[in-house]
Amino acid sequence: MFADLDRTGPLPMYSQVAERLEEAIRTGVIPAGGRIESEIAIAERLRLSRPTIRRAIQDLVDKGLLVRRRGIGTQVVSGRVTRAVELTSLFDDLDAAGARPRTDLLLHEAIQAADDVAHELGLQAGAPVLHVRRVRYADGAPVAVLENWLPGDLADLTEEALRERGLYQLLRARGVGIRIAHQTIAARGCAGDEADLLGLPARAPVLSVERVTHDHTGRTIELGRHCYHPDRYRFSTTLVAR
Amino acid sequence: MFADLDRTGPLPMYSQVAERLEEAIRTGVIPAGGRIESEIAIAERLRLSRPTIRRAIQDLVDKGLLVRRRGIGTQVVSGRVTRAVELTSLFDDLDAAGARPRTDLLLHEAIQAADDVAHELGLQAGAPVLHVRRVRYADGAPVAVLENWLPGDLADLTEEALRERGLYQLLRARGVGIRIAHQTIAARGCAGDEADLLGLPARAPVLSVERVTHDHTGRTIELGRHCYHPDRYRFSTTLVAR
DNA sequence: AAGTGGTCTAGACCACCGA
DNA sequence: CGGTGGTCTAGACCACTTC
Repeated sequence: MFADLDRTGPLPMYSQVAERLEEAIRTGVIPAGGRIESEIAIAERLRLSRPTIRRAIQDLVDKGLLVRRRGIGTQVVSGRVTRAVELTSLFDDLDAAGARPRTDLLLHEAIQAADDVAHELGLQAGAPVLHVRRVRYADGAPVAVLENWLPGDLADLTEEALRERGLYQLLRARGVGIRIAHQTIAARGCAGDEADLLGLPARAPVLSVERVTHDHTGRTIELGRHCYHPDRYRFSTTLVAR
Repeated sequence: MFADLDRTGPLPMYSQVAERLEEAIRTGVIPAGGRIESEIAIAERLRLSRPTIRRAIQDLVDKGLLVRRRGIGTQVVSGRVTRAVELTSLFDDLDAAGARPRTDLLLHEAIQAADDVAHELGLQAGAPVLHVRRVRYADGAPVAVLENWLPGDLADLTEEALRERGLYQLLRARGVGIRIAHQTIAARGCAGDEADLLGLPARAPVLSVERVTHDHTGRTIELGRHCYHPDRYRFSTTLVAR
């Protein structure tokens, strides 16, 4: 199970150990409800220190795959194991699922930020921002209407680029990595042209998300107000009490 | 800022340090975008070890309050700081917000689990389960329709108890602590009597959540299928890339 | 009593950044 | 170059559970 650990490469040992453990859990080598070895036993076997093994195990606890009890040991959570939500983009998710994402660009304008947008982005009202509105399709069917605002200094994203790639991909290529997202998820009825764009009846329910993202410096990168087709998108999370 | 650390009490030092730091961030003592001291400096000042301080800081990074960069330092995330989602119950949340929660019990029956319910709970089809259906009010206004299934050995929750307290409170009093929740959030139109119960027009949009929870042993405790009034409930999360 | 995880220490070396 | 965070070590003591 712990064969082929690379002790000199760039990948930290704790991350390699966590990877192997997760693999063993997902493939059923360690069954649901089963106990893993104690951290001391693993540490000795792999000739690694206990804190290193602890870190690997703790990462999987945070992912909701393991539970630990003092005096007892560490067990695999029973029930089917779901993959935890990562901070990924819709475009990449669809792409990875083989769903052939496509984007219609409805709007691409440099404007002055309205009060609410400026507030969310941490700018002065009236500051220059880029406003884009897109429809995202998967396998030809509309999945979401995506409306975004970005600070003026990120406003050089071209219309062509936005038609071909996801927003986060473009930002990443510019050296802007998304690190933190605060989002609020709600339900509401379609408004304006949303029903038409998503192929839904008027006032049909949609999943609505407002998201503010920050990069690795803590700077606000983007405000997104999105609505999703109720049958083609849902949101999964794993919550773990610490 | 770090006055009154209790060095002998039951509360771990890293948690006390994290608490003080979070307080300083939320009250603006350390402003958005501002840098905190290096972990070594804090460790020396508090006469604690570096790993202890690291753990405190890392907890706040995981909460989305701080960002760290090698060679630079640790900064407060800019923009308004939102409170991260905890694994809490609706009842407790409403109570804490001073919203005077109230519960109507619509259904309380011991039944045999249907296939889908049994599967989610990790039981055999036909196994005995407790099925409850409730309407939760805040300040007299309906917020959610809550439908839950629990394994048979947790089925001794009385109707009276369920009218007076939240489900998680009752489970906790029985020594069952919720530790992990997997949930899926979606939007849909009201079905059946939901519109009536929530005071909404027929087929109005609702936020729909399916949640499976596990206790500290990894055992499946509860399946919940809930729908929420779209104007009275929304869902906030913070995602942090690691 | 023995074994588990929870906390904490006092170092070490490294990669990365800015001056 | 010095300072920062990222990783890792080899111990220690404790609380809790099971036997």
